[in-house]
Amino acid sequence: MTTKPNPLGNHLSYALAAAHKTVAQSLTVRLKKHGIQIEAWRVLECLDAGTKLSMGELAKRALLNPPALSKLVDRMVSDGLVHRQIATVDQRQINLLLTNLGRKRMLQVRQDVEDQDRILAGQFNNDDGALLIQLLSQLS
Amino acid sequence: MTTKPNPLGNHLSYALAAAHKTVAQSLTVRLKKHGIQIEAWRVLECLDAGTKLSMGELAKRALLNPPALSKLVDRMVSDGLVHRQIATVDQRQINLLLTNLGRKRMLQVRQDVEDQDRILAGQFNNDDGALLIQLLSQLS
DNA sequence: TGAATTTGCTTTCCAAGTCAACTAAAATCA
DNA sequence: TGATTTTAGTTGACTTGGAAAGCAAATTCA
Repeated sequence: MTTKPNPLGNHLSYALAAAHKTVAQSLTVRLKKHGIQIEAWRVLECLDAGTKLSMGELAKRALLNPPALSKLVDRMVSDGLVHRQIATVDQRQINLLLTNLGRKRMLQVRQDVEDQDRILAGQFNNDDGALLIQLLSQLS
Repeated sequence: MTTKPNPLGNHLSYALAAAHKTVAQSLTVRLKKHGIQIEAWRVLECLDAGTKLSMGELAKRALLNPPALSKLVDRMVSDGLVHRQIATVDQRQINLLLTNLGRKRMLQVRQDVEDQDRILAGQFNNDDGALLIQLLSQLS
């Protein structure tokens, strides 16, 4: 419950940055014990949901620019979480796939993320948490 | 109005990251023509509001870690926007002050930021924009 | 068909952030 | 008072991210 009486607070961009920073920091702490980064978690989740995602599609969903994704995937490959597979239809495309370890790690991490989500939702009255998500999605 | 039908959308951390990315990107574009960074703008605004802010206090308000602020201030000093002044009470503390150029720049940038704020607010019904800010501030 | 353009992804180079170590001033206290 | 601890800020080594260039496969079209 830190006080933040500064005039920037009325700017949406500031309020967003502040909230994002707080949430991302605490999530980072949680994920640290799995040796994983928030962005890597998003990649794992996306791969679990959609089958055979290309790098381009994945970049959009995981909120990363192509070069950032490319480098992240390099690291995840060497960590044995995912592997690249050249698409058959289009030889330029890469289909990224979870390894068994990747899927296992994803399931473990998901627990922690859901814990955090519950804690965050608990900070709001009624279903203001859902309302917040709904409002946020109008911006993206 | 991009569709985003992925299951991550229900996670608050994801919704926040997505919204933050969108808003920060468009703000970055706006600020580029002033040759300034979002974080630098926050610093300028903080300095305008509070008189004689120390680095520590400023770091909190501008949402930066001390080392990041220190380096940002180095750049802002060489751009002639701010200057450091050793505090008299405590010789370890630095009071950061706006230069005339810094104040001028801040006022120019403020216009653009407020334009963007109006546009963002316009994307919501009634005063859902204010509601969003209010909900976000519960997280910080 | 084959030259030109577009597309998908990666690489390179540089800017910026983090963590941990460091310096120096202030505060504590024996 | 003088030794010890705490606090404020910076620095350095390392990691990560972004813009633009690069490469190769696919597409366009003359």
